[in-house]
Amino acid sequence: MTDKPNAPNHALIPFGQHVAKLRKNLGISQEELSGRCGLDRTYISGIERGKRNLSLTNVFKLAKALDVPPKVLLDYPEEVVSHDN
Amino acid sequence: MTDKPNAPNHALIPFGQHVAKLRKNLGISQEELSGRCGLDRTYISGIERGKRNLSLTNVFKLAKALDVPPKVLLDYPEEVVSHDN
DNA sequence: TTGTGACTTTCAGTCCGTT
DNA sequence: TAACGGACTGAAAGTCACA
Repeated sequence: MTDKPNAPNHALIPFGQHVAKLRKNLGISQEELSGRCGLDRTYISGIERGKRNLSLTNVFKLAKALDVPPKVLLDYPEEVVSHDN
Repeated sequence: MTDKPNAPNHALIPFGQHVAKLRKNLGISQEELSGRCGLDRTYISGIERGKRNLSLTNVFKLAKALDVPPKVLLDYPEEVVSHDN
């Protein structure tokens, strides 16, 4: 980890946003997703906010729970989408 | 981690094989790849053999070093390719 | 329904080496 | 050139109480 120690890694934020989007597409809550992939609800929350640098196996679990192939989880524009403007 | 504790995660093996393939496509050694992404030589070796459960940020580093978008690193057939038959 | 800080345990990741 | 092992440090995993 050569990145800033205290800051959440910038690369994790768009990933988390993408996860949140896929989850909402399914119309399920973080808790429902949590149940589906066996990861803690608060852990899911951390992922969606880009606070967690999850490992590959958890990416796979998440992909399965979201019913998409793993590569779809990494298939999003590189830029961070702020709120609107 | 609900997986078997001692066994290397089966899902990591095809991933590692894919990494090795992409690396060889570039015609570079593990050590050269190591230098490009800043990860240890022995760690790269472990990844390619499916022994390592790397984190997302390292997936990104690897993708950059291999000069492919991150999603390509997860874009391979789900089945493990044994040797031939 | 989700965000958050704090916490302990487990393992990611590095560095030394040998085969 | 790569597989593999041991020992070590810091970060991810996983959970909790509470806002």
